[in-house]
Amino acid sequence: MHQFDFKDYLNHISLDCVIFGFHETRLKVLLLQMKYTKECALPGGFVKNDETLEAAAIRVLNERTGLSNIFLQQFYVFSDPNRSELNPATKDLEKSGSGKGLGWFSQRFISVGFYALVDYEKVTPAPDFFSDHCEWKALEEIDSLMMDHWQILEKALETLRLHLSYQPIGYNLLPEKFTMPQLQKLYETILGKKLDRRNFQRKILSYKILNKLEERKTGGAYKAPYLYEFNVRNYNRALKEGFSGSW
Amino acid sequence: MHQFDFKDYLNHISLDCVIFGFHETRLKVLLLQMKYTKECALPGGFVKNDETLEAAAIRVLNERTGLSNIFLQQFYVFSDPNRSELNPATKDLEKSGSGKGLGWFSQRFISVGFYALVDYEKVTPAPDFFSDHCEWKALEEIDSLMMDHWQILEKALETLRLHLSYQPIGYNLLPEKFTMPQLQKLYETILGKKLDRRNFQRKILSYKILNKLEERKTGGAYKAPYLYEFNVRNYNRALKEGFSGSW
DNA sequence: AAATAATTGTGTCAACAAGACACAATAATA
DNA sequence: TATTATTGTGTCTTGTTGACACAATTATTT
Repeated sequence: MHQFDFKDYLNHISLDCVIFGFHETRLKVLLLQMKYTKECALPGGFVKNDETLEAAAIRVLNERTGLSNIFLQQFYVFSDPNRSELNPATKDLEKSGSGKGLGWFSQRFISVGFYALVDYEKVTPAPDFFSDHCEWKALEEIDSLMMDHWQILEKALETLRLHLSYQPIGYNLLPEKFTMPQLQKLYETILGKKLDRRNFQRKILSYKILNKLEERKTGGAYKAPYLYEFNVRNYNRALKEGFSGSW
Repeated sequence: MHQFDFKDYLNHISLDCVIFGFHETRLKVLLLQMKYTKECALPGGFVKNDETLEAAAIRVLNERTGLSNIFLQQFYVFSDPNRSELNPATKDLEKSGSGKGLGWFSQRFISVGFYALVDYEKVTPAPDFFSDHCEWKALEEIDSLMMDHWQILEKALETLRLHLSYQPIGYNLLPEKFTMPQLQKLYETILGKKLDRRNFQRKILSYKILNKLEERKTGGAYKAPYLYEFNVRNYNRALKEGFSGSW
């Protein structure tokens, strides 16, 4: 974004990323805080003349998190003609003196929403040109988002919940090795409801996407739970073929 | 499309519609045949400066089918930078003499895919500016489509199958009154596999989205099947809330 | 060292859903 | 009137989901 040249980017098209992480039993989202208006925003970006949407999303994801190889998925296109009207980026540009590009940023944008699932621990949040902070926020902590970003976030969450019922989730969202309770809490957090421990285990194991490891995960004031890892081969097959059941 | 003025439309953004109809136990798609190259294409269009994507899609749908009030749903965005390269519309423009707008049509387009479900009988197919035919084709009859339209069609079908497992389908795709075997054949056609008659009936009835009517549907050389209609109230509720099971 | 607190590992039973399957009834046609 | 095609309907089996309890283990407290 440093050497941003409008001519390198397509007009009217943007993308916004809902980056989900999981930390301390809470689902978090990576948010930016705008420099001048101090509003919160989803990380977003634009599409270069010679780039797919996905490549642009990967680029944005990489800039904000430091990660490559991120699981991401487009989920909806937001095209209300008035959605760009209140774009604080333009205010930021005004106040920053450098009025350059003001016209470009105040054009109408149709935005493609992506959601991404990342390992919270591995992310190094980095703000973009318009923002001075980039940080994780638990869903409950978010009070307001700029433009239609709240709507985008809700749609992302809805889609994620839906996907949960026909494909595996967790790889890229949990550390390499994890415990069954951890995985369960991830599911509970995404779904927003409690699940029975034994039934959850039975069901998730029936998918054959987990490898059980030797005990460990010592440290808690309780019986040491087994560690698991994803069986990448089966996991990817399940991603393609999908399950059927629902939670 | 007659008084098409580029200035009224957003650059770089297009949409393509996969319009599904159901006729004689086959799933059909409404296709255009290009005037000059004779290639087949999905109906598509562009987005006016002051229009949502959905409004643009409704406009296109209405122009091609004569229908308003169509069930439609965006399902994916196709953004390969090279996808527009072989756009036959430009060839059509060249050959038509009127080279006007050639530059505009040969720009890169990112296309949002919509699928629509319509009542086959109610459609009056109408070609657009670039095409000389607009007609239904059964999926098996389609041999080739221009650009990436085959990919778009496949993705639409995949999405439709997925949606089938968590929401009701059939309203807008069947006539007002229909028989259980008709509905079942619709499901079988979309899913591409046979279903057990009795189990299908049990399951679909359990959703409470059908009203059973008095006998009739005479005409076949066999026992007259009951007619059903959708219970619009419950149908719409189910659309929102979704089912869980799978077929 | 022993008791305590927290949390894990595991299995059964009941309720429900899904899959397999067969025969009587009826509308048109021969 | 018999035939043909197809509908309407119900049961049994099998698999899946949901509810539920107790013994084992780890760190912490006493």
